Amino acid sequence: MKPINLKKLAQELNLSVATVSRALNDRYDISQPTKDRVRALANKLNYEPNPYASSLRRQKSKTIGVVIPEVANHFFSLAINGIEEVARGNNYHVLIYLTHEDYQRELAMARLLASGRVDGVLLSVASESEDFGHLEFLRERGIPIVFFDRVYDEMPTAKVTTDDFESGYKATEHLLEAGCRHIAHLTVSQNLSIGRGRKEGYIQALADHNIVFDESLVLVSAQETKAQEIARIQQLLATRPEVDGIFASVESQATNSYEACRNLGRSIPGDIKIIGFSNLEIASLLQPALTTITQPAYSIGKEAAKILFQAISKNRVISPAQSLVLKSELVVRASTLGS
Amino acid sequence: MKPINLKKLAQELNLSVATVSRALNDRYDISQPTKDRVRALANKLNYEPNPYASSLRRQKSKTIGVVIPEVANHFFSLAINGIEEVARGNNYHVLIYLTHEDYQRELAMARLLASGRVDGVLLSVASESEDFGHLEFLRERGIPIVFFDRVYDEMPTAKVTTDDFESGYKATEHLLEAGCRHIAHLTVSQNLSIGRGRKEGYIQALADHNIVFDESLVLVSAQETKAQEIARIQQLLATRPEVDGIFASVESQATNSYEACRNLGRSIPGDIKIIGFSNLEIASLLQPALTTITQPAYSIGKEAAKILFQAISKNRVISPAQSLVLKSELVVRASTLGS
DNA sequence: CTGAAAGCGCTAACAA
DNA sequence: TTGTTAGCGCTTTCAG
Repeated sequence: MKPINLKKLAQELNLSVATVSRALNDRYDISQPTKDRVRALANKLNYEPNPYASSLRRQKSKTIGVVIPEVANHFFSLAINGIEEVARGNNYHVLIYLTHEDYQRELAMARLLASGRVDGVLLSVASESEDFGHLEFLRERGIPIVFFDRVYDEMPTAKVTTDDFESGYKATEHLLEAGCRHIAHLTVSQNLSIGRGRKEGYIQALADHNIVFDESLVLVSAQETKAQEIARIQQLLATRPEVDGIFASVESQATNSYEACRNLGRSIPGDIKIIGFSNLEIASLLQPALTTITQPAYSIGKEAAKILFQAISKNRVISPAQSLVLKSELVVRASTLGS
Repeated sequence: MKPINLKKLAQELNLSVATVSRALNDRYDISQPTKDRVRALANKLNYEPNPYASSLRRQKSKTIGVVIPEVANHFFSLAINGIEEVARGNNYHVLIYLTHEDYQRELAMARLLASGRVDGVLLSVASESEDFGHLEFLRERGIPIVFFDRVYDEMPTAKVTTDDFESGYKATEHLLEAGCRHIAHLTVSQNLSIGRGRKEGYIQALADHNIVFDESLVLVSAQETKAQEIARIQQLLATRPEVDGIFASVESQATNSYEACRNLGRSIPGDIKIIGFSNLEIASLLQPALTTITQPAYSIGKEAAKILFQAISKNRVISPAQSLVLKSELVVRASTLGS
């Protein structure tokens, strides 16, 4: 019932606490017989060292924090998978924090993490965040940060992202080649690097195909309910009947577009072609199968974590030069079938 | 750069460390002016208390552990959402551990959690687990556990589940009423309560409709790759051409069945009707729309966490009587359209 | 090779 | 109302 500690082991073995500690940590200056004796008893009694005592003493928490907007989302849950994998490999623990895209929460979490609770942070910024003082603060406190996917560009640390501009370009070009001439762009907050990058790719592709960019065809997600988001898409489609293509910058907007089209009786890909950033495993089972730009979410999490652990273990500051840009993949399916 | 601690605050204010600590904890025996002075400086210097020192002293970690099979799964990510919500409301932190359905990992994690790292655990057991000594061990160490969805029945603690038997019954009955006579049941390890419960519901429904239960129509998932799972389903369908309905006990098996049917050229719901346990938001966008049994995943997480925090805050042992059985919902869509 | 002692940062008795 | 002291469980000098 009561947790067992070094003192108890030491008493039982007629050794000092220090020796027991060293034996369990496999220090060179302890004799093999003693180590064996200590380990045997520790095993027998199922001794588990108190992590907080150890953290306090060593000034190392063996824990990282992961701050993400949400978890009920394929991209982030795959990323967590990658992160957890690396963390476990390093005998680290993972604290998870969800901002729900709320700047205030992100700020509060950053403060909490500045206390020594974690040895490092992996973060994907909330769409509401415009000020980043809280993240600077974390850094000033000596907590290494690696950003993934949604980054705060100005901070001189590593960022693991995907080729947003190129992907936005490719997606748009794909629609153009499929015959679209009036492409709506559903995007996220332009505070976010991913939102900006993808949109710029979209604009550039239009320009390269001599299509005038029309700002009124850009719909920025407003963090509303699903029903509201769908309603906004329907409104856009209703007022702009010439729209023949939709480029959705995030997964939910692609599926919301499906619903909007269905509600309006527009056929996909006949009337409107749709492409979306998505990590949905079952994109191919949709009606019709959804053409996607798929990000290597698992790898993003994994690589970001690797960079962080390198910094933690070597006790070195992270350089922006360690940043990684992974490639997203265009997977063509029925929703953009050429006319 | 260097973390600031109570000592530094105390020096700066010409107070004792104890007084500063009490002021920050808003103790009644500190004068208002002192409290104000202390808080002002703490704010100015962005003081954050060292959580591990505090944990060590108070023997409370303000942290819970969540152990689940995987996160890239709608059910679990929604549950985490609910858990995180409640944890944040209680000013608690959430450590996350993924077993990947591996018993060895679950065992290792249980050991780690027995060290005082967490004040309580929320757990959904791995399908491989047959022995539960590691969980008993946790409990013996005084760590309260609440199970959710996949429970270890024998342990006298609270469990938050859904009405698996009834849902399995309803799902099967729905297929029978749609005209199916040869219903395959794709399920998970029968070590799992959810696997057993749903299957028993299936068997009972068959019996009540005078259909002989045929064990060879039951396919137990073997934790393989997606391609392998699909292949196994195809094999079943090929060798048993009379199968006209599939009841999938977990989400992945439903979508895998779609792929299997597509590969074999079987039409849904014409040749084969499919119903599946699923928390897919976009079940209605599938081709054809998937009839589902949908579990209240978010609520499950939330309620399980609530029970845990009640126990933690009142320092009371959790009683099995606090268990909750939530209702799943049958949502009829095109994949089971009557013939 | 092992032990004694100090101390990580905080909180809680006990004094004053 | 505040200070002094001890100690949570562990690691790490420093001695021997």
